[in-house]
Amino acid sequence: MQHCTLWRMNETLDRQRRIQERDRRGSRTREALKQAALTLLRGDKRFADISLREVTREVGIVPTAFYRHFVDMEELGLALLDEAMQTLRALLREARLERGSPRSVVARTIRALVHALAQQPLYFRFIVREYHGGSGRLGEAVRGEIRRFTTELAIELARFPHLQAWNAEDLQMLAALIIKVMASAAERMLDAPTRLEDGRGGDIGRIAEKQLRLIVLGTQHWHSEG
Amino acid sequence: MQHCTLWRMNETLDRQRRIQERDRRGSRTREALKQAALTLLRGDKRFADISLREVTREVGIVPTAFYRHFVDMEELGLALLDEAMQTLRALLREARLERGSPRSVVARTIRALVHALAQQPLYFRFIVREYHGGSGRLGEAVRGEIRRFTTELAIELARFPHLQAWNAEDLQMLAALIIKVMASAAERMLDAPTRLEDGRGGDIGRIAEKQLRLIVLGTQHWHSEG
DNA sequence: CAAGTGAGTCAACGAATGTTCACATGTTCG
DNA sequence: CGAACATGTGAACATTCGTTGACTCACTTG
Repeated sequence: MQHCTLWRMNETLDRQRRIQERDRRGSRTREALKQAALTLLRGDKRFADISLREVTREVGIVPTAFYRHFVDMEELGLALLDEAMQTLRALLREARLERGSPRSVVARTIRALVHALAQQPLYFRFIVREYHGGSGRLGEAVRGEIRRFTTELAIELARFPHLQAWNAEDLQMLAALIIKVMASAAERMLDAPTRLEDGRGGDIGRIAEKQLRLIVLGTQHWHSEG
Repeated sequence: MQHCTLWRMNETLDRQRRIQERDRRGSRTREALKQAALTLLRGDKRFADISLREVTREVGIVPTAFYRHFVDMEELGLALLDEAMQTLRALLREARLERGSPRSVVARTIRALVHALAQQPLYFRFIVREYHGGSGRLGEAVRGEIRRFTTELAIELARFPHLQAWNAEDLQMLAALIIKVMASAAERMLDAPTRLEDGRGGDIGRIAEKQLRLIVLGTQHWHSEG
């Protein structure tokens, strides 16, 4: 009870603070730090490979000033994860699975992926890199978010006619499989950004589309027990 | 012509040398260095995260002695990749796709994977970690090897009755999809080694098996053009 | 036996990193 | 106005790292 009230007080205080800080210098460099870290993920570096000093150098402040905004690089990473997940969920919303033949739904999904990758490549780079072998709390947080995301997709999938009789585990395994295909395609496209020019993702997009169609074909003949 | 003879001479010299060195101190510590590097991949480190000094410390020699055996850490990594790929190809041979119902072939494949992971976890860790976001020549080498490996699987798959009419691209995309499922299962099993105890890989193995069955189901209704 | 070589040691360097502490500057607000 | 606070600076620290060069020691081999 008391916990709850205190927590709410902190919550509202934080909000007021954020509103007040909106135009102040500090919040701007805080954003700049996040953006710089994101930018430094070009090349083949993971988040763990970029140093605190690199980030501050990119922003143009002295290393010690970093601590005015984040206690850790880890905290910066978690802040970045928040924003990245918003981008990812926006993709899920954009791909709206609702209507159309399976084939057209698949095609639309791939186009949505390519579009999202072209617009926000850095967030996706961040997630994909950190998902595989990301270390510490950040890595675990990313994998946890992806797990939640998979469950959300599974729930979304349950609305399809053929899939309404499926049990929970089978829906989960289907969602995981789909995400595997999408994530793998995203990973490869991000390493060869030429492929994002046409709307369909070039060879990589075409292969991923075929893989999804193959999977859809499988679902149409699958018997889910329970 | 002359190149060829010289090369052959070097080849045989190398062989004699290796035989001579087989019991000498140097070759033993060379092996020890590789083994140490492999061991240090426990935890969530990638190959790029372990330092030359760490490796030598693990072996019990002074850092400078490293250079007697490898010019670089990169060279050590490439040497490791060689051995790891042998292990991987052994897995493909062990899983012998030849006979049986699709369902039993899938089950056997998963069992082979679990078995291989239990016996050589470190090599698989090495490959999986380096495949995603491995940097420099080593990362590219790993991805190149996996690409070759995928093609080999595609050729193997072409021997199945249903798949003999498939064109090359479709076989390649199927092989890539299968490897994606296997690699993902391997990755997760390696992070939770409890799952290797029963022969089937626990939950992770069961999910992967379902995913493969779903894919096989798809192949049975797929129309490959050309 | 003497020369040569493979393997390892020791001391040292320059560079990069995370983190500390004390200090300067500007902004907010009672 | 003046105190409190937020933000940024500067110098300095202890680590860790890769790499160098000159050395010892043991062995093979002519």
